[in-house]
Amino acid sequence: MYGIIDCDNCYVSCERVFRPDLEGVPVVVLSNNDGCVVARSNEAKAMGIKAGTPLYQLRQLFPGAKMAIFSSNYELYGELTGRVVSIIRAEAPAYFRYSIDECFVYFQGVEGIDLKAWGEALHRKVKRWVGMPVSIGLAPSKTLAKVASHYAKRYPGYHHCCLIDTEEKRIKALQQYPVEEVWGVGRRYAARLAGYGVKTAYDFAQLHGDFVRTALGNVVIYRTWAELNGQDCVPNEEYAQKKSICTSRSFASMVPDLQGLTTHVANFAARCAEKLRAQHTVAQVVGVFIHTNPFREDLGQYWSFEEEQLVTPSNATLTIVQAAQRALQRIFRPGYQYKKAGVIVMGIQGDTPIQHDLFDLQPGQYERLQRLDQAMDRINRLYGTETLVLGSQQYTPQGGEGKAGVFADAIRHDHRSPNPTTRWCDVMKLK
DNA sequence: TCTGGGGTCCTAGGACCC
DNA sequence: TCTGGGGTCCTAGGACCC
Repeated sequence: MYGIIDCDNCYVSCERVFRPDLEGVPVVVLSNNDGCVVARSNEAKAMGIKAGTPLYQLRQLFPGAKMAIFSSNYELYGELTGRVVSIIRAEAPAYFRYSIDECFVYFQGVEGIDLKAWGEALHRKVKRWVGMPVSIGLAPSKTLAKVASHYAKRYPGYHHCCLIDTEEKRIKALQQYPVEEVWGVGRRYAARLAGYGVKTAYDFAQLHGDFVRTALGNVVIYRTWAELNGQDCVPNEEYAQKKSICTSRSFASMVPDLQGLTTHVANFAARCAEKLRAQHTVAQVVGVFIHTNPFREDLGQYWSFEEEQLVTPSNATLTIVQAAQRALQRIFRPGYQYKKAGVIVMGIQGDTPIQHDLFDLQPGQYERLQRLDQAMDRINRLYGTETLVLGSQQYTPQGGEGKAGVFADAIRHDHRSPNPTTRWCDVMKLK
């Protein structure tokens, strides 16, 4: 049996942990740069606010509406969801984290657990210890567990935990479940399935397996079909190590000059290096992309990507930043208004041992950079992200003190909440 | 004026090897 | 006239997820 535990309206629930006055009030959380709605409370959903609505449209569509609006605050969300995972780790025989707000658990070879009671108890503990509401779906496959979790969220009678453990419950659950909501069935497949008269998850599960395999022509969708029929097919991903890492942002205002872009790219590259070190890996390739604002059809458009191979794979901030800046110089074209840039690191491998290049001209350099990064990571962990950065990450001051970092003012976050769990100074900001 | 930021996997086709 | 059988690697495009 599998369980999926996911945080209800995750980002909204994180914001409410330190703002209990917002219980029962419509709350939305915005994407980076305060672009569009990415999370909604149940009250906001009931008002008809759609996911993905741009902020300026939200204000046009719901003028004067009473609602709380937050910029996204991933530092806070990462911390609180990490606490949820630490409880799951203690309560489940085996688990793996699937996303920021979801965790799978499994009970292979475990006998005699009352799963329904287990799930209900987990909900209570997480709510009490972290303040986060979670829902638990339990079933013989991960896809069915996802279906169960949907019912756990919607019907209070389930006490936040729904268990599908009989054929009768499976059929009943699938018959009331639209096929496009099934995990693994996106818009494209849903449209094709509709052409065959398939409306519910049950209709889909009732198709012949050979037909799914040949007419839809893909082993992935076939696996989803088999999972709905109770077979366990989707592999567990216990030790997932990212194969590529990307840090990119849109800017509050457009950036025309190489100097401005260079600072942004330095910050994105530095974040990529940090993420590489956090998962104990190095990268062989550093890529950079820049583009103009596609919504501004009145302006000239330009998009480009360039990558650079490192002589020796690395996770050193200085090395990754310098490679990214060289790549940027090759693609930068003057005369455009740039709206977004990003850094991608690829060719990722474990950091022990590293295969050094035979003709590396600076032997010993790697170890020195490693010690530098270890010291910087430690300081930033103790005193807050981006307390200490490279000079190239510092934005040029304009009549004031220059700021640095991915979270500097160049990226809009007008409604950001404090970080009382990771920054001492923010404890004072609590209401 | 204002429109996000991450990821994964599969398949087909081309180029190449013996 | 008749022209095999077995691979690998890379890339682009398409689909999905949160």
